[in-house]
Amino acid sequence: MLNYSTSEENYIKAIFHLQQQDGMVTTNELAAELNTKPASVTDMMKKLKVKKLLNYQPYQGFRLTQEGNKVALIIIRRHRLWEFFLAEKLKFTWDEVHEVAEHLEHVSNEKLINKLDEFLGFPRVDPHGDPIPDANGKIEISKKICLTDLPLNNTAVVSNVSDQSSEILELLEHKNINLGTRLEIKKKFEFDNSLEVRIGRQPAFTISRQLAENIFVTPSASSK
Amino acid sequence: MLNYSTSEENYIKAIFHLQQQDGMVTTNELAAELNTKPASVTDMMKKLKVKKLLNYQPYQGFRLTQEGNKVALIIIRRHRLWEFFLAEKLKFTWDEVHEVAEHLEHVSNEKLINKLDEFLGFPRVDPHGDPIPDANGKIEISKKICLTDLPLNNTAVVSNVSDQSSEILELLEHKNINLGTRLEIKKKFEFDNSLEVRIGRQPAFTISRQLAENIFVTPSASSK
DNA sequence: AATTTTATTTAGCTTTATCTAAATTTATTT
DNA sequence: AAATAAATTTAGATAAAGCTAAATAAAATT
Repeated sequence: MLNYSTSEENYIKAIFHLQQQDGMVTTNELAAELNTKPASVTDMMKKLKVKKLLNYQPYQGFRLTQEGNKVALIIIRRHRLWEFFLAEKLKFTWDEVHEVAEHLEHVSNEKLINKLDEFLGFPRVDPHGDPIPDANGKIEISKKICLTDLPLNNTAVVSNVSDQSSEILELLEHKNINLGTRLEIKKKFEFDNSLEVRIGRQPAFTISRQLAENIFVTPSASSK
Repeated sequence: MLNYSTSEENYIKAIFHLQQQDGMVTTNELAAELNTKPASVTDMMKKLKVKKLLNYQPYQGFRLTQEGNKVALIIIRRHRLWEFFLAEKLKFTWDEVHEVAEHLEHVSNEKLINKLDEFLGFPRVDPHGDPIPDANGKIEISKKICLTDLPLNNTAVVSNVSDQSSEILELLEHKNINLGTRLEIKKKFEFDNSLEVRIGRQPAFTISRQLAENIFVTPSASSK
């Protein structure tokens, strides 16, 4: 049924991610994202248009069709389920899972993915806190905000970390911040935009602006 | 380190299997095995020779070099570990695992495979009873014989089934024969070469020549 | 030993996914 | 509104992996 080449799948996924932010995606943008040349992008855009995955008029940028979005969500589902498997079952660290999942995601077998999903207990989010689409491609969108935008004294749960380097992982582990950690901001310092953060009843500590910008949280329902 | 295309890997694996029986592998043989044309085989043989995976002189047939064998065993290791995973963890049936593993085996990441091995508890054989090479490519060779060659009244353990169709699986399940089942032959019928088989103390039953030819067993150490 | 058959290889073409360099369109400045 | 700059597309090449048809080598027969 669903049968696209690895290359096509990578383009589809990249367009999906870029259009979340920009709406319309441009040739140069996509070329940069995929470490390829604009000419190669144009070629592929023609192919994907023929396959009706893409709305594309020359020089006008592009975005996925309904069908294209569906395909993208299936690929993202595969990717995130494998990431979860690698972290949870094979004990890969957070920063290692992405690269391996980049390869596993292209194994296209619906039964495999659905059985994997079941085996893993139908997880809702991957190890980075990104939501995993279900078998129908439905994805939970939780209202996440950047930690820098969380109002003082409102608790929130860490739901996502955008940077995926081992450096940030090391720092977060040291500060004992994980996905699911509930925290609140006690003070914001104007001088360097660092934040005074508290987890539960533990003593508060400081984190840099740089780190805070990479942490996304879901504010608690009872925001006063 | 190890980085071959999916196509190259499929050729290497096929040559490895064919040379187990024939010693020297021929162009037509390999073409038939891979559902491809002899001309395509010749092309690939030249490539693999340049990469020093193959001993090959035009018109003389070919076999893998030391290095080629090593690569083949790594691919077979991946394949059989994934098969084990699919059967054991995802509850795929016996006849379904091969096809899916054909794709997963090409994801080349040493750490992934070694962690998978560990997660699975370092299994020695795949769901068909074929031995799984260890991380160094070492493979256990047990002296297997065809059930038709097992002497009367000697017990043996079912270690391999060569056919992998769902039809044979259905039949074996019905007769309650699995990998690891210990059985013995009580009688051989000349007329149709059917066999009277007994499992433990249960009443004996008959299996056809056709079925027996696809069952391989390891004779028990204490063969009198 | 010559001929026929079979197996293998070579030559040339196709498709997919790249690329570079040139051409063209759109956007930005003056 | 030209002119320049930037973005995009087209044209033409390349490499991988396959194919068909023709050529050649090896094996089998007469």
